[in-house]
Amino acid sequence: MDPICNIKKCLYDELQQITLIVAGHNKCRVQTDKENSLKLKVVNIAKMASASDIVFDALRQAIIKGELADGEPLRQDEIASLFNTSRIPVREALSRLEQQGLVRTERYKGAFVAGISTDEVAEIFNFRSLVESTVIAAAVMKIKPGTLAEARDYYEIFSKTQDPMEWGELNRKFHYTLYKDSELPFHLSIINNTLDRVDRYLRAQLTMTDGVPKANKEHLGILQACEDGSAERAADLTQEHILGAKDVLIEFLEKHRRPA
Amino acid sequence: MDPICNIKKCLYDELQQITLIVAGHNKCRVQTDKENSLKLKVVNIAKMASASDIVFDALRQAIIKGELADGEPLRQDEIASLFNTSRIPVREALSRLEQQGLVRTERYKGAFVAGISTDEVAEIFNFRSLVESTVIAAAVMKIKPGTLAEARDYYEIFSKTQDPMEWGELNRKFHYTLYKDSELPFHLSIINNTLDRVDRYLRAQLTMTDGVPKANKEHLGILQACEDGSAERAADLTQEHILGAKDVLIEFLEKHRRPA
DNA sequence: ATTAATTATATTGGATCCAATTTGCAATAT
DNA sequence: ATATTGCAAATTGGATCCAATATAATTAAT
Repeated sequence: MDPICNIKKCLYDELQQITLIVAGHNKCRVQTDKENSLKLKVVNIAKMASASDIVFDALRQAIIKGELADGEPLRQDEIASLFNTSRIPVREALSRLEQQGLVRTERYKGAFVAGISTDEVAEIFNFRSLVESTVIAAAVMKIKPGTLAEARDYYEIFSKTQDPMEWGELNRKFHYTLYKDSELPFHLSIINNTLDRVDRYLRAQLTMTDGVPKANKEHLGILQACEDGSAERAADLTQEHILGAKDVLIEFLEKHRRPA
Repeated sequence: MDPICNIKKCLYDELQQITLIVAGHNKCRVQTDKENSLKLKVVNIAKMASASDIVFDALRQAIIKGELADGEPLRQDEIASLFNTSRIPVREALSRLEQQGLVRTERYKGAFVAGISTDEVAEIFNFRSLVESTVIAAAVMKIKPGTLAEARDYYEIFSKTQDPMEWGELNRKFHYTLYKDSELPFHLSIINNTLDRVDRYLRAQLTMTDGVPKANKEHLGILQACEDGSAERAADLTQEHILGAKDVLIEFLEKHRRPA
């Protein structure tokens, strides 16, 4: 139980650099120093996820992947027993999800998966086209060598993969790869939160109407613009890509969705 | 205790429309119907704030007004006794604030007011100029008659008021008034969250360097563009206004702030 | 005297318990 | 039959308690 004893034991086992978990919580990197004495150095501490973090991530994933239907109630007891915790971490997770807009709660009634109207979907896509085109333009200027290769990899996999469940994930990774060199962390986090709100509809539309070939073609255009170092073209194509996706998605939703 | 008894009692007291609180919670509007019989109608139900909502709002206000300094620890016990609650609602409020980026938490160490670097401030202002200019352009097209008068009121008060504490509030209200007719709720909520992150720095700069005359002049320009129905000019001026404010603020921060 | 080890205290994370509220259902009255 | 009332189950909001961890203070060791 004592963390120091734990470390000593590990150090006697392996006298080089090791990674261990102290008392089951903080992850520490431990090294012997140059004289090989048993001094320890905490090189890197990674925050271990709390129960509420785990619940939050799991629910978030389930919602954005569309595994939980819009409006579905999220019972605290149910979720708590699912994760073998009490309701306290569940409630914290739910209140965070509400803050992000993925969940809607009513006092004494509980939390529900927050569906969004077609109008809101349209608005969000307009927002995306505005922000993402700006970000990709900024990214192209300082794009790193490995990034283009990485993006091309995602592009290739995206065009080849048959599993519809992976399309959403790959699509997102492709775009994010091209955005991340912009070094605009605030913009990136906004983009991520925004995508969370519409990802499940996008996934549904991609799989049910086979929007992959079109998306794929447009991805190639964006990728080539980045490879050419043309920020303006990358921005324009990104804008078109998103606004085009909006139209397809709206049409899809109006057909497949009973008005809420 | 019984809500029905409560309502009956109120109805015998006053036979016209009344507002009452049932069992201390939901607020209901109650009316007699046309025959003046004692039937009740729940006209409007307003969700009563939970303890966690109250704590959330109060902490949020304290942070964005700058009453709590960056990095200041937010002790659960302290806050709980301040609001006469247990730590549970406090923790929910803190996790929501963290999700919004106003608070940073470290496991087993607690929550702290999340300060942001000068780079982040700059990035956020660039983001604001992008989004807010777009929104004001959309708003100008469908601006309602009362809105212009309302905005002009805020402009007048802003130019006259002497209390530095009110400047931040009035500045925000002025802009929000001009944005709200855009009917873009998603954009508006993003703008609000974004402003929350930088509002306290803006307030500090406004009061300490007397940036009011400049802001005021620019507000007038924006207002006139809206009155003229010129979406493009309103957007351009908004962009200039925000980017100009960014430069002043950055300079201010670099002078008055020890590097974190 | 300085460094390491130990203890004590403060603080957070989580579990369990209780109170307030909603909701569905049965019973009653009109 | 229909509307109203009363009651019970389900569910959430919050309080209190305990465990895990971090930090400060103290003691021991060299």
